[in-house]
Amino acid sequence: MPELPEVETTRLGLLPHVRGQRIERVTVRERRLRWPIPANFTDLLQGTTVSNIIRRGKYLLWDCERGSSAINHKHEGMDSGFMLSHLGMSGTLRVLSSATPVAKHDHVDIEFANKVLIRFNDPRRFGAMLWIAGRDMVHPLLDVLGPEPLSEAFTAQHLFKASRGRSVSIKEFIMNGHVVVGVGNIYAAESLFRAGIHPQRAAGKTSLLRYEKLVDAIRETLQDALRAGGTTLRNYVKTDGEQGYFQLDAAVYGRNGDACRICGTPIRLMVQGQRSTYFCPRCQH
DNA sequence: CGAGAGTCCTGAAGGC
DNA sequence: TGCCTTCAGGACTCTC
Repeated sequence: MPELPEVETTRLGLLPHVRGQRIERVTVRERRLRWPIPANFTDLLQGTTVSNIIRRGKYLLWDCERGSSAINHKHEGMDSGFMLSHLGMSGTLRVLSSATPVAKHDHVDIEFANKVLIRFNDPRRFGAMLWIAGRDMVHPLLDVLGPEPLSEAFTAQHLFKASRGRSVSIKEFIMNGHVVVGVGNIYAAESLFRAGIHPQRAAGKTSLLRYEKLVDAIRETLQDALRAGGTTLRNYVKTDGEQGYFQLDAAVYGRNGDACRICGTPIRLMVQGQRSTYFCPRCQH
């Protein structure tokens, strides 16, 4: 269940192994992900050099450059572009060595000139691997995204203005990627608790002052998780991606019936927008 | 346009 | 022990 901190940690774990490396071979065993992997995906990627990996929300954008000399005739006419990957619910991208045996749900392999193997495993297949042609990173999935929560563009003013006239609950509002990216179910609940805001409060009737608290809370919550994720980076090559949420010490998530750490009131569970929400009925208004 | 439900998928967990 | 049902969850896509 990767959210922004997990995706960013994945990016940082991958980067030193693939940056500046040429893709020698791509193997697709299962194309049926969130959307089908394009038929020419293998040809598009092979022979390119990954110059960087950029994160946008929970998407990773692999900058794949193709030299103009067109040494490989098979790929003549093909251009540079970005490989877009998303981990979905259950996806992992691991750094392995070439000969690692294939396991269940190992859908895609990307092998580099330095013998590094990046392997995408995704049991639930909610993840994605797509291609964005050209140098401009223009894609319908990216064009609609809200600001990065850790950027200066993410402000209380932005949330306040975007929420006017909206009747959705504040929790569903901040989980909407068009409003702000990277805030999933767990971090939404944790952030609202930290800000003292009831998850059912109407987004459109939430004051600027509350949004100021919420912006701070989201930043702090994500940064705490990123810090915890940093500790898993050291042995990233060995990790199987199952380390979960960095042993995040959740204040409310998954703690239904347990005592609130602030006031002792039992944490409550409810369903909002087909998602479970945990909150403290006394601390959050 | 916004709100709300539906959809994809597998593995884990719960009931009997 | 084992089968069956339910649920979880990101985020697009559909319907109204």
